Order: sequence, then C-alpha cells, then structure tokens
Amino acid sequence: MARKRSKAGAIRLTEVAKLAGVSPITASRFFRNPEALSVSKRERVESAAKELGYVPNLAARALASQRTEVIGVLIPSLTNNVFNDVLRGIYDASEGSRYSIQFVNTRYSILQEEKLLRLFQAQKPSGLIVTGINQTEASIDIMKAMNCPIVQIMEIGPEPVDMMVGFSHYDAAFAAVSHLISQGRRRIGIIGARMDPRVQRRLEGYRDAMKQAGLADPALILTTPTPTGMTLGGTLLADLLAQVPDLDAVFCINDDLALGALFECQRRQIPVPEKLAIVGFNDMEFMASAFPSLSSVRTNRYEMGRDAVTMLIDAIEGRRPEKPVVDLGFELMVRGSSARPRA
Amino acid sequence: MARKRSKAGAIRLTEVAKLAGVSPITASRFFRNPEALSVSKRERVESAAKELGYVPNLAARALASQRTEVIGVLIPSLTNNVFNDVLRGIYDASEGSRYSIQFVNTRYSILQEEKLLRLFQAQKPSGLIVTGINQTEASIDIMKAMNCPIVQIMEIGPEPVDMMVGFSHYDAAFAAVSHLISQGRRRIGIIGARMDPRVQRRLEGYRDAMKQAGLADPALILTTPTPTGMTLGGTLLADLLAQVPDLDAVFCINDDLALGALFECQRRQIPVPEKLAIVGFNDMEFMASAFPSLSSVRTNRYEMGRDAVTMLIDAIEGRRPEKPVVDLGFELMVRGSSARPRA
DNA sequence: GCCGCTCGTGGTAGCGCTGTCAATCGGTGC
DNA sequence: GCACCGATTGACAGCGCTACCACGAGCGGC
Repeated sequence: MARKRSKAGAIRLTEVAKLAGVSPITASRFFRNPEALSVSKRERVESAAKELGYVPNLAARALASQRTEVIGVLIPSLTNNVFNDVLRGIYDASEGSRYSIQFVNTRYSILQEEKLLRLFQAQKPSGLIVTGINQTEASIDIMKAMNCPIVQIMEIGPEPVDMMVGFSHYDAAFAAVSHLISQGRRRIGIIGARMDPRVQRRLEGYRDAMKQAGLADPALILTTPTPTGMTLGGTLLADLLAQVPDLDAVFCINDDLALGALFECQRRQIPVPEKLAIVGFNDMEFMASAFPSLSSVRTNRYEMGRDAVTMLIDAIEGRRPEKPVVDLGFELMVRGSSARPRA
Repeated sequence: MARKRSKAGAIRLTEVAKLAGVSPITASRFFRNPEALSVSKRERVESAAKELGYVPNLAARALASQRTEVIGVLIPSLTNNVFNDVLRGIYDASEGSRYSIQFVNTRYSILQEEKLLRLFQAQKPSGLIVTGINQTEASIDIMKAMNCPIVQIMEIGPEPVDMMVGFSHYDAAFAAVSHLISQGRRRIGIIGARMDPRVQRRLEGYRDAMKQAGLADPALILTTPTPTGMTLGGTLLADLLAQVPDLDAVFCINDDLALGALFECQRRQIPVPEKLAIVGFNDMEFMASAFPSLSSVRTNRYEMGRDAVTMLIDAIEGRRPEKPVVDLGFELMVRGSSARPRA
C-alpha cells in the first residue's frame, strides 16, 4: 500500500522532479524562484512540468510556507458603482504579480466586516485592503494581530492601522458647496442616502461651508438611510422642493442621486441650471454626457485601487513606502448644471 | 526540539482538543459536523475553542481533505453594471452557507478565462460559476476534468458543460424589436458596443425580426468593439442619424447606450418618443426614472446569480437538479420612450 | 444471554509542499 | 597548491488538519 489516500490522476511535484531528474526541492524552487536554478535544471524542470501538466497544490504550499499569495479586499457594496472603479484599479495593479485578489462584501456593516476579517485571518493572506476608517475595536485588533500589510482606502484619517490611500470627503464636499456659493446660489440644499461614514463626512463639509457663508438652514438638509439610486434622487429632490420652494441649488452626495434629480427637474420643467443648480459627487462617466452636463467632484477611484495594491505589494516584499498615508485629492468638475444663473 | 517551525501564537486544533479533554479528531468533527458529537463533548470543545480564540487553518484543512469550500466565479467585467446584480444574487445565496465565493475577472477574454480556470484547478473549488457558453476547447476540457459541479450563467444553450441558468438573448432582442415594429416604427436602427457573444446574439435577434418584417437594411446597424458607456451611446446615435436621417427608432443593446442616446436626443431637441423611439436592454434601475422613462428588456440578473449558487450548492451536496438547464426568461418593459407616435 | 447493529470516539498515517541547514562544486586569491 | 567563498543542490522533517479504520459501549431482538 504505497499511498493510502492518493487521488488517481493528481500529479505532484515529486513526479515532476523525478521526470526532470532533480530533487523535489529543486523543482519546488523552480516555481518560486527560477533564477536560483542553473539554466540546465531550469529547462529540465520546465519541460517536465509541461509534459505532465503539473498544477501546484496551493493548499499544500500554503500549509508548508505558512502564507498564501492572496490579497484580501473588503468592500462595503457591490451595487455601488463607485467600487467598480476601485476594483478595476485593484485588478489592474495585481495583474502580472504573483498575488491573487480575494474580495468580500461587508454590506456596509462593521460587524460583518469583523466577521470577514476573522475569516481572512484563517487564510493568512499576504495583504489586506479594507474600506474606510470606521472599523470596530475588535476589527482593529484582528488587523493588528494579522501581521501582514494593510491598506485602508477611500478616505484618509489621522490614525492608519498601517497604510492609507484616499482623500478627504469633507474637503471635497466643502469645495463643491463653496463653488455653488461662489456662483451666487444661496438656498443650497443637500440630498443624501445610505449615509455611510464617508457620506456623513460629506454632509459635514456641506454644513461647515454653509455655516461659514451664513447660509445654514436645517430645512435644506434631506437625508435617508435607505440605499441610494436614481429613482430615490428624484423622490428626495421632490421632497426637498416641497420643504424649500425657493431652493436654487442642490448638492447630491452621489451621482446617482444627481441624475435622478436632473430627471425630476425635467419632469417638472424646472430649468437646470437657470432655476436650480445640481452638483453630484464622484464624477461617474454619465455626468459629463447628461444634458445639461452635470457638475461633480471627481474622485480618483481607479487610482485608489491601483495605488493601494502597489503599496501593498511593495510592503509585502519589504519595500515600505516612505509615506504611509497617500492623499489622492479630488477635482471639482464644473459643468453646465451649476453655471451661474443669468442676472 | 518539539516543534521546529512552529509560530509563536498559533493555536491549533490539538490545543483545543487538549483543553477540552478530547482527541483532536473529535475536536475536528466539532467544526465540521457538530451533530455527530455527544452534547457534553460538543459543549466542551465549543468553550475550549472560544477560550483559546481558535481559528482553523484553512490550508491544512484543504490539504488534508482534498477540497476547499470555495465557489469560484468567473465573470467578464467589473465595470459592467449588469454583473453587479448577478454578483449580489450570488453573494446573497451563498450567505449563511459554508461556502465562500471567490470571483475573478476574465475581461471578456476566453484566453484569460482559460488561464483563470487553470488557476482554479490548482485550488480545488467545490463548485464553479462561469459566464456564457463560449469557452475554448481547452477550457471545456479543464472544466470537465475538474470533477466539481459547474453552472454556466447569463445565457442558455444546447450543450451545458454541467448546468445552466440564463435566458435567450436572441429571443429577448427579437421581442424588443417586434415591439417597436408593432408600434408602427419602420426605420429601426440598432447600436451596439463591445460585441461580446451575448451581444452578438441580440444582434441576431434584431436582424431576424427586421428580416421577417421586411424592414432589414444594413445601414440601420451600427456597432463598435470598443467598451460601452453613456457617452458612446450619444456618439453612436449621432453617427447612426448621420447615416439614416429618417431613423424612427433605435434599439440599444444595453441600457447605458440607451441613456446616452436619450441625452443626445435632448441635446439635439429630437422629441422622444414622437420622432424617435428608444429601447434598451437589461432594465437597469435608471431606465424607469429617466424622463421620458425608457423602455427596456428586463433580465433577471439577481435571480440568475442566486439560482446558480443554489443549484451549485445542491449539486455539491448531492442533490442534483432534475433539470440542468434553467431558463429565467425576460420581460419587455414598455415605457414612455417607445410609445406609439401620434398619427 | 448472545448476536449484530449503530453510535460515538480515538489512533495512525498521511495530504503535497517548503523551511532549514548541510553538502557539494567550481572558481579565486595568495 | 590550498584554504576559502559564493552559488547550487539535496535530505530531512514537519506545516495543521482529516480520511480511514478500529474499537468499545449501549441496545433491541430472539
């Protein structure tokens, strides 16, 4: 009874090594660090592996080496298009590297996040990307105990668990509202949905900009915890208009709401930007192509994902960045929907 | 030298077993099938595990058991919102089950898909979800060799590798175009982008519907391999109008193009639906909230993901479905943008 | 009272790979 | 010519868990 539980067709490293006429460990090295082998052995292992159709057993590798070449990504939502771009950046940056991405969905719940973090802990990833800076105490403990580089993305704050790539949602919202004020708008409302921590900070930016301009009025603020969407944008604007008939601008905490608001204006024949200015947040592709084109705050989502992975891989491989916190900034995209109304 | 390479704080099953006063294998069973233990042992293992903060080592489990509790998902795009809903269905259905989802991005390349399939092979997933029915020969060989249930999603065809959940893109497009014809439209164009296999089949549906009505004209067809987007929808419509000035309807092979086309009409002051009818494909949320509201073909994307996972888990656990191919159908959502023009 | 059954439990022996360290080899400096 | 050095290579011993099989206890049927 040579091998008790062996699977029929499974080709192992030993088989490859035997065919190549080298020791298993040499064959192993070929797959991890080919340069360490002499050219002749390298070629022999390579052709042997190809001939046998060898596929390495990742579980065995992970067990023996006490680590995996996985980068874990925790994001709050799949439905939110914002994360599409981030994920694209993550995938692009990881492509060609030895690391593969495993991403999980926290559904905007920090408890779910904690649970998933624990799950990752069992997997010993090489690195981790987590969204935002509002984790539970327990989550932070787990992250610190995990002994792998970690990048927090989407926003920046004073106390990174390890590294950070993001921007200030507060500043971005402040800039958007300041722009509306500078265009002569006075009754500037804000509509918001889902109100996650980053959205809250945008709301704060709005509040402070309005306060500083002496324009603050609680009636101008309309938010709901329900998930966002274009339809909701229309509904919220309708409600806000009922509350504030002399509204002359609306800052939408995301672009979906802004587009919904635009359609609502079209439905009500409210001219944009003449009677009502609209500014969104994120600058999704459709903002520029809408009619009128919609102003928004461009956030560097693709770059955020890309840079997070780059920093992570660098850190995993021992090249720690000199600056652990990277501010990617934002850019106010002024378009037709927020032009100065005719005098 | 008891343990040569042991990590300092790593708590293993053996430790838990010792504290609980049972054998390691009994502790192991507790985590996999608690019902098999007597109540007293179960409680003792449970409290011991909690006390030590035991986290199972997934790699070791996978190595010993020759399988992982992972469902692999291959999808072609992250940027395409269509897959958001599918993924949401997948996540929802997997939640609460023992399986975790690992998804990878083929970027609409069947070669990339083949490569990723090979990667999954090394991981021995419990099940696999792949997009579409156009795999390479090699991919199909790999899938057949993988010895796990597989569900192909997004469309259905005559030869499932294993199981399928989807609908007929041909029929759906045919229905959409027939609707426009029934509304009295004659010069019905089609604009398309990225032209993946499923989009190609929609184009076929359009072609046949037009041919059967005696309305076919190659000038009415405008497609491009470039990625889709709202901006592109405007551009394509502009180009099509230049080519076919008497265009009275346009079938857009996805909703992004449809929305871009609507904005282009607004920009050019072409009344929709009076002068031009618009129908999209997929029925994203924004279609109903646009002004005018946009007609589309509703596809059951969420259900597709959900059902795929359900079928997969059932099959993994030995409950093979009676019907391996599930047609989720579609529904034509007729809205303002394709209403009959006034006589 | 004995048989055979099921249920719960434990011992043994790996799963396929890599970390560690020692051995080997060809070339180098003096 | 010899000690020495870096570059390659290999032997050994696990990594933490579970499959397999064995075993004993409890129990109903005859």
